[in-house]
Amino acid sequence: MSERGQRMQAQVLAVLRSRRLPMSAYEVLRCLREEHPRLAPPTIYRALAALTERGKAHRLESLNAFVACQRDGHHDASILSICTDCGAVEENLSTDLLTTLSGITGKSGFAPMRHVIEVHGQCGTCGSAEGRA
Amino acid sequence: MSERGQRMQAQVLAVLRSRRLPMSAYEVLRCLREEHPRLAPPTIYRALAALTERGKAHRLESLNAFVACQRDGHHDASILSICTDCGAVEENLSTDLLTTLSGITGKSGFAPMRHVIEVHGQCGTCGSAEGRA
DNA sequence: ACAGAGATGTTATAATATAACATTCAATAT
DNA sequence: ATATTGAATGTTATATTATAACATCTCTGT
Repeated sequence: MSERGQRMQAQVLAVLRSRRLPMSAYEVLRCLREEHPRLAPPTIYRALAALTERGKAHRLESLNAFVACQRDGHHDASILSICTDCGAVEENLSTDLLTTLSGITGKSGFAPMRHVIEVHGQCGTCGSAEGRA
Repeated sequence: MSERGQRMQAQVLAVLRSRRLPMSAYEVLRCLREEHPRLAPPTIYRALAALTERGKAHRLESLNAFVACQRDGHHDASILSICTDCGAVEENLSTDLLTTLSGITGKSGFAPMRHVIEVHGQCGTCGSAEGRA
């Protein structure tokens, strides 16, 4: 992996971290085009793939979007809670849940390799705000 | 909901059931175009949305594809196991897992409304086949 | 310096999804 | 009967997401 590629990944990650909300690949692209006017989608998708692979960012499959990892260093699957009101994403980890899930899917001999766990709902902040309204 | 719309949904569901594998909206569209040459994407997407809403089909968020429901009548979230070798999807239900998941995400006051649980791996059949190879 | 391998840039296009508006249909009030 | 109206559907066009294919660059070892 060359210096330039790492720089691209770092820049994409910086953009993701600068926002609390999930961003589509094209939103990241629009941000970085201010600095690199000729940037093209494959560059962004490659950086995002590398970051996702390294656990520095996560892909939200149900939104076709990406967020920076909030629990740097873990290598398990995350549980991603997505607020349908404000869009904020919270990340949780649970080895127990993954074990339970593997037990359920494994009954038929299925061997899990990758878990996608996303929960849509209302975050605590939006819930409280609504309660007061 | 008019008669014609129900007929469209029934035809889409029949196509999904006629295959054991997930299909993209456009694959469904290609199948139905043999019979309805002027069929357009919004019609398919609307039928798929209605079927998904009614629990007759499920959307695989991590594949942008759809399958017919294998456990007709349930209203809980499904656990969908997707074989990375043969593409087959297995559907499991677990109220316990959903309760655990709600407990984890709810610690911060998050109120879950919709769960997306998809597991990629190797199904029992493909695992056995590989073992014999 | 040069060759080879792998990463990156670039062009083009494929695949997925929906906005916006026109049309049809069925129910019902007159 | 027929005009009205509201919802579902059909239709056109386009937006959004993603990747194939190939050119170029950069690093490494000799």
